[in-house]
Amino acid sequence: MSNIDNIIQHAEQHCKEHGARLTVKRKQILEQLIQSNKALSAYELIDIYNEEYNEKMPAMSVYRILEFLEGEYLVHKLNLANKYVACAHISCDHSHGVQQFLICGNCSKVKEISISQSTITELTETVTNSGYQLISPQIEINCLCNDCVSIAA
Amino acid sequence: MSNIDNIIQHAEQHCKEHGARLTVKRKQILEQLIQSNKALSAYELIDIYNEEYNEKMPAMSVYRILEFLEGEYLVHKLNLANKYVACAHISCDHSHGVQQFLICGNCSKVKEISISQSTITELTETVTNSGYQLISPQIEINCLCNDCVSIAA
DNA sequence: TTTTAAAATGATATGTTATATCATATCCGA
DNA sequence: TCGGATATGATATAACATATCATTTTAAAA
Repeated sequence: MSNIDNIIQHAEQHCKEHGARLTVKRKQILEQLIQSNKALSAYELIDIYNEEYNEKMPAMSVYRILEFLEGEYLVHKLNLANKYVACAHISCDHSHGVQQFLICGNCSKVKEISISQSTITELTETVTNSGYQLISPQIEINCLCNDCVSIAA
Repeated sequence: MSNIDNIIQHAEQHCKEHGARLTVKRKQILEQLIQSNKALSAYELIDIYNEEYNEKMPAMSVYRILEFLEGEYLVHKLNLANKYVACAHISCDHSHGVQQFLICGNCSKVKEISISQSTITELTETVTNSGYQLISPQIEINCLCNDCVSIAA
């Protein structure tokens, strides 16, 4: 079984466990995101989907499907880039505490990283001391991946 | 002299020093941003401007003006919110090393904070070890300000 | 198995953010 | 005051996103 099939199977299992429906379209969109291996805008996703399945997916549908997938923690929205990326931890025990994303500003490759607990704690304290409350501690950082740095150099 | 006038004077001085032109429109837009005391979208800024000066500022002009002000470090673009905020340090010695912003998701109030050098260093190392390069270490965090938390509660 | 209500998707319109491009106006040094 | 550089205006359109109502599909009750 391919790695992608394996991930999809985990996603199906994950949804089944609490009665969420991973419908055909939702699965197809998730597959496209996993296969692309980078962050895609909703409209890029539509183009890829339409090309692959020779259809005309309405923008509204993709946004709804992305919203569903986000709710299931299978996809993350990257607000910095206005793009969407498959969760890197669908197949493993994913606890989804604090997420940090490095986004390549050139090729949209995304890495989901972990920042040490001490850093998170310090950040949270700084925020609290500044009179704010963290809502979602999702941190997104605009970077260049090493590949794109090499090409630019 | 009002505090705003004082800030504007610093901005003029700052531009003068390296031959940048803080024209009337640019100054007016900067003033509006400072007065509002929060992050505004380009179109919100246009509405406020048009109301104040009874004009019809084209969107294109505002975007160009914002681009100029960003280049002068007088305004920051908050990519998470697609909004623009006046730099909090126009009047002081502002070195503009690393910037961190807390953005209230409800009222758009923004606080420019400082994270300790050790945290920044650790973050930079984590990024480098992950195969990415930090471009601009501007960090933006979606929060709620305490005022909005109180109201919601 | 048929009915029915909920959930998902489609279709259409429109709102919001941003940029491309060419024309016109303003500024400032030669 | 001429002429090029800089700034702004006007118009069109791209890119991202949501509101709303219609239709289809699903799954469970009757």
